[in-house]
Amino acid sequence: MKLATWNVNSIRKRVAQVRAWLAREAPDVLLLQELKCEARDFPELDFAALGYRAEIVGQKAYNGVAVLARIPFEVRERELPGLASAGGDPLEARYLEIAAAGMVIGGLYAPNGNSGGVEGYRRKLRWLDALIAHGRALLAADTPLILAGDFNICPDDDDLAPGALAPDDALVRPESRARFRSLLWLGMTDALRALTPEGPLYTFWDYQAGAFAADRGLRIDHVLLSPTLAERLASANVDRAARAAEQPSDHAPVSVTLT
DNA sequence: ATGACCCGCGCAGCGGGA
Repeated sequence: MKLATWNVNSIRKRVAQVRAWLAREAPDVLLLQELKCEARDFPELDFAALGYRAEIVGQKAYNGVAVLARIPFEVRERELPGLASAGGDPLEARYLEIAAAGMVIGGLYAPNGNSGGVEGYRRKLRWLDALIAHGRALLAADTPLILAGDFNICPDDDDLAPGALAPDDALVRPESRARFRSLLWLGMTDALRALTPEGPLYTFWDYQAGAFAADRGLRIDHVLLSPTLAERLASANVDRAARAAEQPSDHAPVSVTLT
């Protein structure tokens, strides 16, 4: 079982790259973020030709998440449960949850939290709180669970190049990092860190100022595994080659394989 | 060489990204 997550920064701009990556890597499931289009504009047929069925939660210009899978699956949720009652905005296309291969897989795009001032940051934290509550409920029922996507959190200092972000950036603020730790304390395993416990590990490099060439990156795309799935973890990789391609997304794909 | 990102939207330049 191979699962990957990729923030593509506009799916319509990235069809060729995603197609090439699917052909080369052949994941069973690929979670996509930042589609930046409505579902009807998602280039579904380009991926169907490679054997992938798509489910899309889209919105005009911003956000947007999708699943591409070549194994059977069914959709469980098209928005983050509990978010509306927690004061969040469920109209933002940020969560899509499926059941596949005996697992529940939540593909997510958490709010960045740097725009919209104090309220924008609060919205980010509320969104993450709803994710934690949802994860807690699933784990309480012993559901084999993967939560993966763009969390917009650098969990630790090894997860960003020195000086890549201001100390008060929403991606590294203590409240954001505490939310990530809460997910781990539920019993989830950070797949990349489980296999590379220390040292720099990045999944995003800014387009500006030669950040990729200088390896000034951030690790904000994560794959979290519930206990029984963590025991099956065989590999976890960041595909930097995809970031080095022509007209790349600013994020690289992250993939894991489970035995 | 005195500036150096990339999206969508929509046709200028702005908001958002991270």
